[in-house]
Amino acid sequence: MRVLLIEDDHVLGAAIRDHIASNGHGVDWMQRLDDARLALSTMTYELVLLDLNLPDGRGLDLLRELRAARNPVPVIITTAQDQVAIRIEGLNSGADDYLVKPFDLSEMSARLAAVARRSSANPLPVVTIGPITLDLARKVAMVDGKSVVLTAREWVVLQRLLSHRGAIVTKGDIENSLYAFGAEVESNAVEVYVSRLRKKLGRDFVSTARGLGYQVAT
Amino acid sequence: MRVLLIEDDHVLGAAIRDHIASNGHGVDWMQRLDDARLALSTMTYELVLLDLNLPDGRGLDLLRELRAARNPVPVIITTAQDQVAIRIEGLNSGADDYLVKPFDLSEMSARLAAVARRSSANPLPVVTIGPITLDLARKVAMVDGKSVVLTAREWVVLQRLLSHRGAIVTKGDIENSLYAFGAEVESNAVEVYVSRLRKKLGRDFVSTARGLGYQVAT
DNA sequence: AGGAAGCTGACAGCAGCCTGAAATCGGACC
DNA sequence: GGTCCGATTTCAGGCTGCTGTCAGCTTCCT
Repeated sequence: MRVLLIEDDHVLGAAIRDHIASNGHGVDWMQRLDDARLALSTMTYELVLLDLNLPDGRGLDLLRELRAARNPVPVIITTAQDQVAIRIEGLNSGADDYLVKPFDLSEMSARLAAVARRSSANPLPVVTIGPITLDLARKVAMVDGKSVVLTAREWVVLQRLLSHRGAIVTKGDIENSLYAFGAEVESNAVEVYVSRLRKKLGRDFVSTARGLGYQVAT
Repeated sequence: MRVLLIEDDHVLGAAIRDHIASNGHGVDWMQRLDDARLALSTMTYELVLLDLNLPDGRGLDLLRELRAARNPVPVIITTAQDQVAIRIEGLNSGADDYLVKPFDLSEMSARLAAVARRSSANPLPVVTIGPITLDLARKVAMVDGKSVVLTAREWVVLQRLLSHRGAIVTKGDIENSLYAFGAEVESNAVEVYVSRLRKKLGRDFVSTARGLGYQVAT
């Protein structure tokens, strides 16, 4: 896997580069946004690790440019602890995940692997459960051959449940997927969405484990 | 996982407690250091979330006491935005991580999970005992290849028994896992749950050590 | 045998969940 | 900006089955 690292701090940058390289991946390390732009327009990367505090421009701009150009490369952003607002903005601008500085290098590796796996290795399969067919990539659902329209939030809940198919997923987990890093929701939103999914996909699609969470049968 | 939350702010405390609980963990919420001390000397926690701005003494003292007593329980401290010095002092005093107020609840969850994972190192294995398979993380149980549904409380008891597999676990221990500190139960609830587990998982799964407690064979 | 400890079926109560409906949000379009 | 409309979030009332309790029984030990 080839990773583009955009980080202006020399010490941290070198540490990250060495750590990723030691995991057997190729790393291009850019310290300025313009260099990164050039690299991105020349090469194809499977993952971008982007520091949002760069000296020569806002890293967010680069992210937005990528998404505006329909470049789907997975991007993980890094910010300082107290920059919650920037983090949220980053996720809304199309980042796939984030890391808060200072972070563990091993934790970073785990995130990298997770994001890469999520976006490339598994190209979101078509799932069939009884009479239900779900095309996660194309966001198309069918029940008994009839097309059913799901909303954005409903897909999020569904994806969370299916990514742990057979396991019991807690409401907190689902909530975290729904409201990644923005304002907290203080109501039974998850219950409502489960209810909607059941109405659309069938009552037995999701089972409730009282006090534990929800589960989609294997 | 059982978490001790030490936070004097009523609103924030309640919000944190509910959020952790919604992820399926047990939470004891103390608002004063003395209560927290008592709880820590009585129960075993897998994680402590400690506010450093408490009215009746410095939270740092509690942290130092814990480390002086060689208590390795992971501690995450929370401080206000501008208390950089205190934060550093906290980390030097043995804190595992810190959160800057105000923080996102979902971010807190992520930190909790990260710290807990880092310090436990064994991410809830799949246990096999004879014909029984228990997936603690996914909360899925099988007996002779057939799926068995366990309730929330039953998992708690099971987890307690398995975390000391081969050893004899006292009823008091199990009771402490089941019920929050202070909320005592006056009945044979533990016996009832052992009975229910036996009915679902098989009679010989748990053996009774009269006058001592219960035991799961190695 | 007698007593202490443990087991388990039954059941009321209530925490947790469901869901229809109302309020609010947010994007599209003029 | 203003208006519309569907999506999202909140709320409240109703329902369900988990939970704690107890009583009567069994098992173990002296």
